[in-house]
Amino acid sequence: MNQPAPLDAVMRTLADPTRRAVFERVVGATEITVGELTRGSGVTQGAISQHLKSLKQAGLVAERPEGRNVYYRAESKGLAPLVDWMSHYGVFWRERFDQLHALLKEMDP
Amino acid sequence: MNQPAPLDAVMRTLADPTRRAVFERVVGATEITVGELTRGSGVTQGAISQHLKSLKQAGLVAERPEGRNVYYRAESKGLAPLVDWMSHYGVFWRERFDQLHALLKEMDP
DNA sequence: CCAAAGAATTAGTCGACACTAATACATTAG
DNA sequence: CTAATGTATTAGTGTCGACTAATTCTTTGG
Repeated sequence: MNQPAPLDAVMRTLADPTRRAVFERVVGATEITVGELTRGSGVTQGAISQHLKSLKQAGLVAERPEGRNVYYRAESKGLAPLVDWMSHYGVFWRERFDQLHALLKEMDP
Repeated sequence: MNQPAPLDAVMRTLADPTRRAVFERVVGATEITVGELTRGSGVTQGAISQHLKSLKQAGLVAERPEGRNVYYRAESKGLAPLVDWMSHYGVFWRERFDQLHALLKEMDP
């Protein structure tokens, strides 16, 4: 009766503006460290770490530790639950999403 | 520096599972009353009214009062901010969303 | 006209969570 | 080795919001 639960995590995680901004910066960069993300974020390094933890648990980002730095990158399929949900409840976009999905299935082996 | 604000409202509104479920039921039905939505929702009529208020303010639903009933329906362009955001930050889906956007522009006069 | 039904609003409660400050842990530089 | 740097974690605080119970308002049925 419910969606996979992943959707819940994705929605809840992206609902917070600060955390969404972090995600957007991660997406914008190929790879980015916690320190860089902290700069100009307006919040503490600890807060950024916590947000990254949430994003990771939601499957939206992945990490690559290197020395004393940790590089974060966007998880390519992280938004899939959201895409799936929109394909079901997108109203107005639904038929078009369905067409898109069919199209993507062909394009993606 | 920020996204249109509407995105914030849409995200925050759809983040709550109960409210999202309400939205899904509204989408599923052509039109539906508060009473029907309350039935089987697990929460009070007052709570449903509050959720509908949020959904309305986020531009996700519209109302049509008729007698002592109020019929709610999905607002077709309500999810547009979310679609736009995903077209920017959808990673992996981005190119495909861009194609979709171009496609929609043609289809929609 | 009165009672009942449908919906919105209010005040109040409780839990979730975003944040800070402080600390702990690991790694690199000198 | 020692100090400094980068990140994660912890406890504690304050705010926000989801919910209920109760009330109000409107409309309809008898």
